[in-house]
Amino acid sequence: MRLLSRSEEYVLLAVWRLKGNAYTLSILEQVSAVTGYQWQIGAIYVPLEKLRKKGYLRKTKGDPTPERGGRSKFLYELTGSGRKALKAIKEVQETAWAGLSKVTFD
Amino acid sequence: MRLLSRSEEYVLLAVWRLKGNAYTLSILEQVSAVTGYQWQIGAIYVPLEKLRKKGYLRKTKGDPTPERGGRSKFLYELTGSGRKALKAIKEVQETAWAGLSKVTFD
DNA sequence: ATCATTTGTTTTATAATATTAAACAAATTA
DNA sequence: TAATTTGTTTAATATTATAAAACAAATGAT
Repeated sequence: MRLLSRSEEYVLLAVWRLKGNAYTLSILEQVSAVTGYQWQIGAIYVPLEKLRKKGYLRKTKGDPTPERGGRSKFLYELTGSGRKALKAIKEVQETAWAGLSKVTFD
Repeated sequence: MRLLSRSEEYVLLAVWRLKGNAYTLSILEQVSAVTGYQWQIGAIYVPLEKLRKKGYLRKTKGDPTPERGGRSKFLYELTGSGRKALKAIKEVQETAWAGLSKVTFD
């Protein structure tokens, strides 16, 4: 048995949030924003491709955008099993933290 | 910058939950229960010692219990910075998942 | 007493992930 | 067509995760 690794979780979650506009760089920004520190591009791309190989993500070629350097992107979207995996890790996470409210730490 | 790894998070959390009775085997059981699958002892002990070296946990020798084989245990408890680290990862986790209710996945 | 069993800790080897940095590629503007 | 920008991919290294086994101390039975 194996849970999603932490980077897989955050990448998958970012793809989910970015619905329709999830590509390597937008995911990089999303994950960096959420975690509060700057990730490197390989720290996104590597788990991204791993998730694709596992069948949790689908990769499609998008159109180029008409802006300086704006080349065509590879967009990622969750598959059904990707959604299931996210759901599963969310449940484990909630179980792990259940009952430990903010107050507990004071 | 570096977040807690997932095993560090679960181990730290288990120590917190087990207040006063956190030792390698009880943590093993707690983490296995929470995640829903059986962890191996090394998967607990290794991060446990890592957390101690980082100053997130304090390790003390406990008393033997009067039961078959019940030798004296090494008990772990969170330090102040251990609590801070847990709090920090909890906040990142909540930010990452904020707004994605159960409904979102259906 | 001593041997098997139980509870518990520690080490080690290997596989998988994380992290950093750089290379590669396509489009845009000057 | 050269410099710049956006974007993808690879590669090298460090850190974590995982499994299995070794080590140690206490108990209970003989």
